[in-house]
Amino acid sequence: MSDEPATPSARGTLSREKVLRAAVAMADEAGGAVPSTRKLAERLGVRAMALYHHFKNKDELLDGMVDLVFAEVALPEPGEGWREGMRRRADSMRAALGRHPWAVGLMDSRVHPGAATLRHHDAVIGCLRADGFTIAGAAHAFSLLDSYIYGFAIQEAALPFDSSGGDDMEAVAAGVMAQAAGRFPHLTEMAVEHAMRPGYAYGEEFAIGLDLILDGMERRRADW
Amino acid sequence: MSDEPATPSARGTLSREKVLRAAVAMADEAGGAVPSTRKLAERLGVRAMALYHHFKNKDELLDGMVDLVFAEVALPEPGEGWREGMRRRADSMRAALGRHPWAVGLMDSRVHPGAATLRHHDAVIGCLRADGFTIAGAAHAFSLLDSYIYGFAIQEAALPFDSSGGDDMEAVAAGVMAQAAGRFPHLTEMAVEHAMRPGYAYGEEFAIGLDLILDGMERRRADW
DNA sequence: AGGAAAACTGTACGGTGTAAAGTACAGTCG
DNA sequence: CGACTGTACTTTACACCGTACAGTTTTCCT
Repeated sequence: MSDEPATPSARGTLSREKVLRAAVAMADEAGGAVPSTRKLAERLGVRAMALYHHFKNKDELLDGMVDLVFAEVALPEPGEGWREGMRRRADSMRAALGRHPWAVGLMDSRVHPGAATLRHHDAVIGCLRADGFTIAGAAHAFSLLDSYIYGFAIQEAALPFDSSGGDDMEAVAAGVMAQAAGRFPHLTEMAVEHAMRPGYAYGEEFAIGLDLILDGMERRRADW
Repeated sequence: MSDEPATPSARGTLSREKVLRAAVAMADEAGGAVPSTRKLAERLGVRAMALYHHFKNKDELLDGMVDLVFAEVALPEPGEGWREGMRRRADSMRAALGRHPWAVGLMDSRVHPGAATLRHHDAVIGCLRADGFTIAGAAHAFSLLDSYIYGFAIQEAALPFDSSGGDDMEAVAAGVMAQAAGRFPHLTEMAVEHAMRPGYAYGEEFAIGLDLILDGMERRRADW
């Protein structure tokens, strides 16, 4: 049972890329959690320690996984104006983080950006510079946009209910509201008269905030 | 050795609050990591399982720790205008996340906001509403500001060097730049001609982005 | 005084990442 | 061709993790 890797040699079954793809697939399936080395190895028909021939340690594997997510993000296209470019990559980045929610929790501990990550950053900065942003201005814009995108992903992940809309409010949220009812009037008001209304989906806030930021960038482009 | 809790009874040595304070202190000391139940218990002169009389599981303890961080954040004051209120709480929140960097990585998995967190949210929304923001407008503003604050904290945590300024670029960053040199010209340009310059500190980007956001909010306040 | 509830301890289980050493195959060189 | 070497995998083992479950006290309420 499950001793698939008891075959004398599983040589050649592994490679950095194969491992990373399997790890990402498993993390996606599990929802928010990265697989353990043993589970990942089992899926690959191999023993856990085999992974360590391709990755120095688990952290390096996580770096690779995050880089794979960055590789999915649509970069601004050459001819494209900065505003459309920024919007497109922002939407694309958010979508990628939506497909791979486990990446959000990893971002704050990834100190070693991979090749796709660097290429992504380079393309974003290049797009801004090509449209007249100064170096400092591009740095401001980049910091602001990325902060917003990652932060929004965090908030979406931390919502006690699904952000895609619908009235499927969980028991969790119900409990929160129960204790909040009398003591936090503004929060309660916003919840019952706005957020819990049928048509509301938190996800739509993303575009609204993004527009404000892009407008502000447009206005400051010259001074920055 | 370390059998402090071998005393027949350690009754009364624990309480929710004492445990949480110790846990926060240990996490702060460790830098970016939450203590294990055993280590935390040892510090409190108690065995690990004693913690489970005050917290259902570790997740609940983490919820409490994050709530303690929110409790440190300065709320907008009653008489204060929305702009100063928002700026003050943003700066204060960023400072709190700087003091407790482990909280950043926890935020995306905290689905159960505590009392301090709810009070914080309520105060922020209240401040906006008091200055004429509609419910929807306050929701937009809240989402945007919080996303920016959390996202900025993520980015600061993920920097391969200290964001407080100074030329203490690490070997990590050096390695990154080495491979980036030829392939990512815009990134390289920004790094060598801007970010690595003596006077630059990434942390200062926070205020710049925040100003842009507050300006945009001001402009939209009526329409939202 | 007695019994229940509360707050702690002991032990154990199944999981984690990974160090260290062993084994088998592939390729190169004399 | 055969030995040598390096590579890719396995085995075993360790320390640590969260926590279920079953005591053991101590305290408090009748």
